[in-house]
Amino acid sequence: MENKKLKWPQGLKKTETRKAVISVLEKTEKPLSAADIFSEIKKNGSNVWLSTIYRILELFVKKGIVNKLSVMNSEMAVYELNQFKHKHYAVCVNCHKIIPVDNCPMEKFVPQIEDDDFRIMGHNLEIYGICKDCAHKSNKRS
Amino acid sequence: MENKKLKWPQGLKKTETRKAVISVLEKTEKPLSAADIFSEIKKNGSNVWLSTIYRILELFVKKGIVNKLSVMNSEMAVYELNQFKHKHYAVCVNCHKIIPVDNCPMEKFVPQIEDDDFRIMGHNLEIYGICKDCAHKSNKRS
DNA sequence: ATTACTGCAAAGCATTTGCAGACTG
DNA sequence: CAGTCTGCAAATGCTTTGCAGTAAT
Repeated sequence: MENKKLKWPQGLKKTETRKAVISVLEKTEKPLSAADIFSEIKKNGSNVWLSTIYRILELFVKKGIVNKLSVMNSEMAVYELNQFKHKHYAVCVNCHKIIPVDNCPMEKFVPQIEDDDFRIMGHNLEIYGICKDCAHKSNKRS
Repeated sequence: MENKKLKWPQGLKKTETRKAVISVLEKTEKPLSAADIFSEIKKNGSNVWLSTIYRILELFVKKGIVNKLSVMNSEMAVYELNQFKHKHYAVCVNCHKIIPVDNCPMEKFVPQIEDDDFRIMGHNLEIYGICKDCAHKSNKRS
């Protein structure tokens, strides 16, 4: 519904490819790899190069408008817009599908590390298991 | 204190290198990368090759005696013995030090994904922040 | 006009794979 | 002895980097 407008980071030129990267990330509900974004942009006929996507993503991460995540069982890093919403993902160990989880177990959690020892800035949680589709497939002995 | 004896997986030959990998993993309290394990074993004068370490680790993961984790901000995967103890890690965003955390926020947590949608098998939590050493360093304006 | 950006090519680095000889059971 | 392992080399795949031309401000 409400399409929150992203503030363009100061000092960054507004090029076609950069706008395209943001646009792709705005349209997806799950994190995408550089290659995903690359092929999505190529669909529109643009002459983009993968290294450019990597450079743009790296820059966006540095500017804080994109988060870089590494998902287990996957060699490729994935990226998402930093919506400043707290989010976690469930990952299917079979098909590697990524499913967003909205509530967070850390909200009321105080880890047993003292403030003196470690100043906690954030966390990263990943739930793994079998998604509905894969569960069904393995039930039917085909 | 109690040095729990690891049951050797059936069907796997007990070679020097494999025993050395287990031994290195038994001696450490934090997850190690393949390269870490490799150089640790080389110290003892063995003529090992990195690809062998990777092959052994992959095998151990498949047999369930080793866990493979990917830690953010690090390109290299790390490995730990599967002690069947529930464990998480805090990672310093500055020096990348890894600190074990013993309690777990997931114990009493029920995520908002139904059993029908996703059968949860486990999870992976990573806390990030600044460790004591790095906090002290940045306080002193040197 | 300046300087940042990108197409493109090539390098870099962790990890994987192929093969033949070595070792375990 | 047979089949599994490993040393070794080379390949693979994601990501980074260098450079010169192009585009944004």
